[in-house]
Amino acid sequence: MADEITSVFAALAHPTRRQILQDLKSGELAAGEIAARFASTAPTISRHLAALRTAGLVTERRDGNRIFYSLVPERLALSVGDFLSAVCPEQMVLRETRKRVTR
Amino acid sequence: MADEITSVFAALAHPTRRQILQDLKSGELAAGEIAARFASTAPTISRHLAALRTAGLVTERRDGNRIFYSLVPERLALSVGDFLSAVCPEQMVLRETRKRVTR
DNA sequence: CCGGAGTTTAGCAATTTAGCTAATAAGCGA
DNA sequence: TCGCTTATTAGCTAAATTGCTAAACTCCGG
Repeated sequence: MADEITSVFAALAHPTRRQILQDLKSGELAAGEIAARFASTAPTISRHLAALRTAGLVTERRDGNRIFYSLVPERLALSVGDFLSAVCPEQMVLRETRKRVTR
Repeated sequence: MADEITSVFAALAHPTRRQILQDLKSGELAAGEIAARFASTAPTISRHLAALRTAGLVTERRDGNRIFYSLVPERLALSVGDFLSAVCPEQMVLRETRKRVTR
């Protein structure tokens, strides 16, 4: 098994998977709704969703026929944020955050 | 060519490359000094360094025989931080940062 | 119970990645 | 220039990733 943080960054290394996360920011979506936003086939998107689930970046909820996926933002913020803080000078992480917040 | 942000996350998806970045936090290191810290061979580490350089996460400086590598923390903070802010709620990014700084 | 909608799993081909060893390049001191 | 040190590139193999199509599975309405 790849270690936890590795699975997170590996999941983020694909444009489609990053876009899925962004799409989920505004709320849960069914697998089919997600797939409809991309040119890839449903099975391909299903695999991307599995990668995100394995990384702990999304959770799934079954509702009858459909499976709704939701973002797990803490997972992203904690793992990525921790690494960022472990490598970048503290004030740089701070400055980046402030720039975003105050604009 | 993979787009910029993809190359960054792909570079971060390998434990050795993440460790290299952490090692460079305290200052520049020659390729050989870096390689000595890992069990892998020098050519393997050289390839990891090339991946980091392609992603813009490190720069190299030649000094005679040796090639010194340095961290480019802005690159990491900006690309990763931007994505984090694009996906996570703002207050979550802030809270994570504050937790790190105040502990 | 049948059929269709929604998803995932299986199986396959093409590409990329990661590691090694061997070979090459480049700098420097004697 | 020779030889040693430092580092990268070449060439190979094994394994992982990504995409597709086809098949399977689940749920529900009629």
